[in-house]
Amino acid sequence: MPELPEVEIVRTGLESYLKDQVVKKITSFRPNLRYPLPHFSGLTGQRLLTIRRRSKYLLFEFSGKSGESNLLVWHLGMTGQFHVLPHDAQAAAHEHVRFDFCSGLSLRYRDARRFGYAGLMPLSSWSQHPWYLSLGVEPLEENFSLDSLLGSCKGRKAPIKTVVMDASVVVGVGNIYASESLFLAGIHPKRAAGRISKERLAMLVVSIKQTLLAAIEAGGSSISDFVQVDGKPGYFAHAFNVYGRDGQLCLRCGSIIKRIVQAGRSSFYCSGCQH
DNA sequence: CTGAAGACCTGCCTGC
DNA sequence: TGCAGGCAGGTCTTCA
Repeated sequence: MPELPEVEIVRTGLESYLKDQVVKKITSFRPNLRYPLPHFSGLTGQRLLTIRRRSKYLLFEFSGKSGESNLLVWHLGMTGQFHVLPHDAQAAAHEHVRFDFCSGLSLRYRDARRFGYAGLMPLSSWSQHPWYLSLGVEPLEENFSLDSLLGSCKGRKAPIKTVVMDASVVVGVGNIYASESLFLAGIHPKRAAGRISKERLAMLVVSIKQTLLAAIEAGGSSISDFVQVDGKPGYFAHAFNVYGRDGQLCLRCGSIIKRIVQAGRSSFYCSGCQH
């Protein structure tokens, strides 16, 4: 479901409803998602201080007990959703965890495919955690730049699409926004990363930042099951130039949009604009 | 080391 | 109508 813009939309939505709320009870309805779920009982009585984001991880910081905050780290996988509802709202299909807050609000986690996962740790452990250590730069920060991308592409024969989706290079760029960014930069998804000029890589850096920011502005992309925490859809899908448009005409040059498979994922590109 | 392919899961859409 | 096959926003493991 979610790439960086969708996770960011979820983060701001959750924070607006749940910041400073105190946990009454957390219940999990199964022992695991992708990995075993942590034991949530220690969070009872703690206050939710902030919700941050790193890559596609949501980071819930709770007040803790003995001075140090607890960090709940949550990845939505492909189909994970958080919804804020009243306590007495009925559980939907595939609801796996519920957080009841003292205010009467209830945070529900639903995930049909169960590719999502979560971990609970002292705040200070996060920066040593394997999930954290494997992450590359944030695309919307200044350290994602021509220099950083140039360094990651140098000598690599892998197609640029898979390099851009590699979270150890730059985080948060998933299958949709990789295709959309490459379209804006005019680069063919199969082009070997190490054989793209500096000028064109500079375009790509700008395109990635623009694409992600525009998607956040639009409230994320709703293809089939992304919804915001209040159940409203995102609208960026209406602005796709290539994703899901194979067989249709390019809005810029009129050529046919094509679909190919790379590393097991669909890539969409304009046969006229991208080379 | 690199890159490709398979695996994890369920639901939905298409075509026969 | 029913059913098989393909496809889906992510990431980890395995294999060549």
